[in-house]
Amino acid sequence: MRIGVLARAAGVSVPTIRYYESAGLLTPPGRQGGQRIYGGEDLKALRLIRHCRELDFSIDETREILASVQRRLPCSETKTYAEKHLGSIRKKIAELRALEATVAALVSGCEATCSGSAAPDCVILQAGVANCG
Amino acid sequence: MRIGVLARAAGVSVPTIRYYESAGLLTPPGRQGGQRIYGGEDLKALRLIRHCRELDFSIDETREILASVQRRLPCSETKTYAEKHLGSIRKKIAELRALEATVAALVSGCEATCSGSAAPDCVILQAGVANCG
DNA sequence: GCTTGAACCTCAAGTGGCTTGAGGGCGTAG
DNA sequence: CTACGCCCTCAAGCCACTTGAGGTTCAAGC
Repeated sequence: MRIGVLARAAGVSVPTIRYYESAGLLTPPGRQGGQRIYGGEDLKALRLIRHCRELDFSIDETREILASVQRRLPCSETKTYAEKHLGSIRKKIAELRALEATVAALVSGCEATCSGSAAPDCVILQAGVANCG
Repeated sequence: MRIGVLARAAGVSVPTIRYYESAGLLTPPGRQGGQRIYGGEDLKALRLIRHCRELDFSIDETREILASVQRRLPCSETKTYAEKHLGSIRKKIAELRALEATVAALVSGCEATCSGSAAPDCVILQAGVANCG
């Protein structure tokens, strides 16, 4: 299987596969006339990589997951990565919700303060540089 | 005011200020003996930049907001940026919540399937390469 | 006047996870 | 033998900075 076939089979671009190889996720395959030739195991590994990446694991985390799979460690270890990852997802959600509240308050505050009159302070630009109206 | 004083006054690092200048957010100040000398307006501008960045506006958005402030446009235009930004924040929250649900389901599915027995398929590694137990 | 040390300068490279582009080699069909 | 598609490597670009190297300027103490 040449790299283009592998790419289509896994739904990734060709440069992405070469990038994964350079990043140490895919082991360098054999070559024929300088061209990479892949087997079924490579496709399995690539699909697992895509699975991890779609779950938003980082490249480093994905490499660790791959390593533990290849060392045939019990999945309890992989579950630990997933749990840690879940924690960081939840943290990011909390941050974004706080940000959402802040920006929403600015928008509605601007509407209340500035609409219809030449209000001196627009809450959006608390630096005090804004010219409201 | 030299760059270090400005940095402390605005709560940013010195290289960040030089980066903002190179990115076209801060106008290049005058120099004395090759060193940048800032005034009060620069501090105001830098504080507005930090305000925008803390609200997670991109550099490009921040540059547009600064420009509209400096052209003394009504804040209704700035409010438009904020509303657009609010939309993208909410979209990202929705994506992360979907991701959270997926990863949480994987973790609890692994607990249900794999704990105590040598389960053949761990849901976390759907590629089928996992060795559960 | 001299020395020290902090603060300043420019330029380059690193971060993450790829994508895009330049410039050339290989394989196969007509 | 030519044309075309696929492949190769290497370098740069994205974002918003941070870090580091190597050199200059400023302010204070002696």
